Amino acid sequence: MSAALPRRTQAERSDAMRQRLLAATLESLAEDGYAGSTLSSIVRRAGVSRGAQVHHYPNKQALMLDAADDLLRSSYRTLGAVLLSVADEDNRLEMLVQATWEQLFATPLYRAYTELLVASQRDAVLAEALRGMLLRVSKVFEPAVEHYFMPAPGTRENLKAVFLQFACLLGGLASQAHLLNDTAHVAAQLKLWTRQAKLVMHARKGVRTPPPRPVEWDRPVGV
Amino acid sequence: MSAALPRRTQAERSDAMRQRLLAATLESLAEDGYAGSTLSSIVRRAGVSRGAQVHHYPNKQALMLDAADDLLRSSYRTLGAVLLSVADEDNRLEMLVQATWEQLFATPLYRAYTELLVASQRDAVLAEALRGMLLRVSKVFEPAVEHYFMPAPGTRENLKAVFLQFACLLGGLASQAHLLNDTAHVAAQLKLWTRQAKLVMHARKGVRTPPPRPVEWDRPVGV
DNA sequence: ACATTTACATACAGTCCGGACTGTATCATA
DNA sequence: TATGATACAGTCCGGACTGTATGTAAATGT
Repeated sequence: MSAALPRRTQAERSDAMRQRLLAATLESLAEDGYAGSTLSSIVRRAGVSRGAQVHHYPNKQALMLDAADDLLRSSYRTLGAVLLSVADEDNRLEMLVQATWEQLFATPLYRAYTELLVASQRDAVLAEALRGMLLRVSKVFEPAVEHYFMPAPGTRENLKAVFLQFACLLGGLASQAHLLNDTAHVAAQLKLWTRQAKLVMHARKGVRTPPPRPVEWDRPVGV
Repeated sequence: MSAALPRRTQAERSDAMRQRLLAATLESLAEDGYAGSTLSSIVRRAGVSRGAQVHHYPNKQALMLDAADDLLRSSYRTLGAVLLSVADEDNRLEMLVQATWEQLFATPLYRAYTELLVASQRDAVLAEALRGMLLRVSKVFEPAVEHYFMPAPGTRENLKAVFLQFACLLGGLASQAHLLNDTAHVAAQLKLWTRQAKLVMHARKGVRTPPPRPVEWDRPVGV
């Protein structure tokens, strides 16, 4: 009720407001879809006024672009946590597969990403933004792959391609998961891919250090 | 202008009109997305009046459901043609992979499917319809798999699961293809999967007959 | 302390969508 | 050919959404 926080700097107010708007936007994307994520519904969900939104984001596209950036950045953090969590695991690949699915793809955040991805098919600006963000994610993920895994002896398979395959597989799986009434299919697919991947790659022994992590990621991007 | 076809039975008129509407709907889904596929735009694209649409489809959902049915039926026909085209090929798997990608997933029709799939996340009726249709497609595809391929000697991999993986992979690939400015990635992924699949399955020798094909498919579904 | 900028709030204008509603032409049938 | 059913055409209306314009409070700089 009363002014519990009477003194707040402008930057604090702006950041807090932007954060509420972005969180509400991603929630709305996951629940109501891209077209269903109307500005009115977003500000209602965020519990702020229409004017606040229009002050920070001049139009819908600007809000969506920032939400996409926030989404990718957040996903990157989750991915980093996942990668760290398998640092000294014995059955590293299984853990990585399972954790990636549970914490990255089988989440509302990925549903939001799907909405943005589909929308980007008709929004060149959004597509370009997603492209750049994915590029940055892969720039982090690929060294981590090399850090943790190596081609199986006698094989020359490209590990990055194998993990890109994994990403596509998980994406396709997540997109159709709501149609499968049997969740066992998903588990079976994860196991199947794990089995195949083990034919071409091995976990490096004794790796307990985290993979390289560029510090500039967590900085906001200038627009 | 003049009555070139002065005598048309009611059923003919209805079928022709419905066909124009469905074709326009699928085009619109692929080009403008689900939310962008407004009834006005669809009838404009089909070159028919608003009243014609409302006569045949009482509301938007009914039109979309019928369009989904038409889409799946059409995809089935394409799939059947693809399966036939690899009947007596030597490198059957490569051909199947390539043809499936080119004729099924890298098409506007699949983009339309993606739109319906995403929309079905928030439309239980549409989801149920898609579920049933996919079930019918798989009921045809799976015998074809068994008809053409067999597990590699010494392996006990589930071929249906491997092809389901293929479908998920292609789906994920198609969804993000517009973000990749390098089409070589797609080709590399197709080759990668082919290589992996060959580890667990072989093409049956001497199979020149087409796979079993249930006749009831091409019949319209009663609503 | 005061002017100025920033942050937020409210009201409004223009557009568009989906469904309903009414009217007209074509077909089926007896 | 008369009569009812079917196919199609055009229009209107309530609601919703986006962008804008204007007003107020809070924070900042001098």
